[in-house]
Amino acid sequence: MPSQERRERALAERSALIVRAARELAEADGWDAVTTRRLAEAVEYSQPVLYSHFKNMQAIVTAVALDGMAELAVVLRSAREADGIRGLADAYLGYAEAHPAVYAAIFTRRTDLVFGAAESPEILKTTFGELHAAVAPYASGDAETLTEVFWSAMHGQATLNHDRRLRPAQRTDRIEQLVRLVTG
Amino acid sequence: MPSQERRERALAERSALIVRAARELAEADGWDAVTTRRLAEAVEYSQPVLYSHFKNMQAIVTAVALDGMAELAVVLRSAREADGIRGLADAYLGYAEAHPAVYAAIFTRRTDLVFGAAESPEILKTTFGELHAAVAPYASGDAETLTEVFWSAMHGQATLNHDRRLRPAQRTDRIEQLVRLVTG
DNA sequence: AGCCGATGCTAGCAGTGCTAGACAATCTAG
DNA sequence: CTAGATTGTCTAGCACTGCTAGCATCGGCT
Repeated sequence: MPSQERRERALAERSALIVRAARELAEADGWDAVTTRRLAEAVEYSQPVLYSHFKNMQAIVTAVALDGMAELAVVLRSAREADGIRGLADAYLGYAEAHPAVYAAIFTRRTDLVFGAAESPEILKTTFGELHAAVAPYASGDAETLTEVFWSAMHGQATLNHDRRLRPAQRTDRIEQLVRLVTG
Repeated sequence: MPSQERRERALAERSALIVRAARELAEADGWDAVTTRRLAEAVEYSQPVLYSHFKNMQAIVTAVALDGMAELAVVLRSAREADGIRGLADAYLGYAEAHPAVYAAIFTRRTDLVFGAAESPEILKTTFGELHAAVAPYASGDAETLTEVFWSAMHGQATLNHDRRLRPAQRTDRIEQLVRLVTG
């Protein structure tokens, strides 16, 4: 019965549509604007349809986060291969700035994502691995911990940039200073 | 007419009561649990009373944030005077961990606080001044920017710690590594 | 004493996430 | 080709949110 497959394909496609719509809505008007009603309207279905695809609203945010994480991993990888840690830092903060809602979904909104554990999605480890690869050459002792320190430092700049709590004009200076601190 | 003064004193006291209750509720059950109804019940008044003291819920969060900011400034000052930048970093992350809701009110929740501008509350500048004083001795170039980099790095650790996205066991190692990066 | 403004209440609005239950469309089987 | 079961989708509604209009009541002032 190939009809079953067709139905499943249609469902998967609509799931993707929902995630895409959520992401676009969030980037356009912020996550507060992503309500079940508005999201349902965007995909031209009624609200309950969302719940046949996702357990709840948080699960939709998580889906956006996972998509974004994969995107970020690719961006970081090519930046690192081209420009080492300096390129990676620039790419990381560039991504956070270009896709603030996605970045928030990944790192600042409450999700059910579990970091740094066995059951973490593979993609989380991949992304962390990119950071690790960029930092490792400059680590004298524990490279894992230095990676966490470096990641935290970039994350801090990303969020404080976004909330307008740092001077915008010094943005690149801050990246440069951070990279210099790590590379010595 | 001294009755006016008495009334004003009573009002100010109740404002403080509301802020205190909001903080306690937030620390106990998280900011999501701080609703107007619950908060009103905690201070034993009806919801509309809150609005005669504060413009809206956000203003209450801001009040908690300003209180916390003053507290944090004091903590940072004595830690810095005793132990320099190492003591300050430890105190900063200690405060974020001991008072997560207050820290969130100050730095991660949307407030109407404006950082780094002329109209910023004096206390924000005071706190930033503490960081600056701790960092300045180790700055070769622009100390302001290095302060922002250092602050961001600590803020990143604070938030990622809180969201359980860093390995708990390495907490002190991360602080130590960060301080070493700055002090060279 | 009587007015009158300040104060705090009840009730209600529009919006939220989420769900129950009715209905329609589709597939399966005789 | 039709009857029945299954699947899909919708309307309506619940309990909650922040916030406000409008009424009662209580206090101080003349």
